[in-house]
Amino acid sequence: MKLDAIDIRILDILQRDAEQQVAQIAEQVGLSSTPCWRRIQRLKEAGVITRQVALVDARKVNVGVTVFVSVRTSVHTEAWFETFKATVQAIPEVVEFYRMSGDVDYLLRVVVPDIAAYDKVYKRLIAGTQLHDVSSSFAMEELKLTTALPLGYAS
Amino acid sequence: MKLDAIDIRILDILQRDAEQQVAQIAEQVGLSSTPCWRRIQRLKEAGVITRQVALVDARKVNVGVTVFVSVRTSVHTEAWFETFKATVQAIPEVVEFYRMSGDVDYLLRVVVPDIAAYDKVYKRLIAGTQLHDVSSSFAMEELKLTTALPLGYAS
DNA sequence: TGTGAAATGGAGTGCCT
DNA sequence: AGGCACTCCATTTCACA
Repeated sequence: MKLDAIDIRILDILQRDAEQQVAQIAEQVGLSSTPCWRRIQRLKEAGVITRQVALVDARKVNVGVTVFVSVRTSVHTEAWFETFKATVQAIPEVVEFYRMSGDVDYLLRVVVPDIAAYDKVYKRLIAGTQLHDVSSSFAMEELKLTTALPLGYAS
Repeated sequence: MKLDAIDIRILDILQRDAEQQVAQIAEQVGLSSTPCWRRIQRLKEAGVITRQVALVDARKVNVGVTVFVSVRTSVHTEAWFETFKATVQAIPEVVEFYRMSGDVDYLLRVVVPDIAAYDKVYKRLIAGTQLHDVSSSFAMEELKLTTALPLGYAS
């Protein structure tokens, strides 16, 4: 889908605050409500906007601790991968999960209340499949965490 | 703030899809619209729900490449940290930024269109402050990425 | 594509239980 | 705390440029 400058401005507004009403957004981008509304619909239909969610304060729901888990494996079969993928995706504490290039095979971001809770997740992780090496790093401070993507490359 | 089982169910619904109307959520949690609406307001006022945002498809805005950047530093002064923090936070391609325990001092998640674009971000990063070691790992596949926090620890 | 007005339907309010 | 009835206003639709 082709995105013009106004679409990008609309996206930028919505990915920071989706509660604003259409008329307010329209004003900011110099449009009246209807065309602005049509553009938003178009962005949703095209899948540029995938969905709209409420962001929850991690500490207020008692998951203030973030752990990054690096996983190395020795097995490299398709069947192993499918099992591992399903195991990890089913763990709600895992909020990010990537297959990586380089010396680490997989990287996970896990959120938990404390180290004891992390240990349970860790055990669930290694119980599912055979892993060669698992290394955990704890985040001491969250300096930036945003769902707003940079829009400067869009076209 | 104390969260009961109904609050948690409401949070769980909203952090997956905030576009549902109050009446629909109310039905799912076995309440009528008004008390459900009041609970949602209370969750917002208490800061449990921080905000509501539109999620954008990274590939559709041309930032389909994710890079994790591990930073080690030799300088450990407060002034250095403040400069570094401000430099990194100002880079829109950096969507996550943590101070870590262990051998890596900082971890960044960066989203860019391609490796060439990453190189520019990398240069911007090292131009800002003195860094001892910067190591980049590319994500080959995004297996899970969610803004929905696990709600099993909330109370 | 954009504008303006009209209709629709959900959010927000007050009051009662 | 929850439910019901009502008001109000933003969203959505429609006719037109």
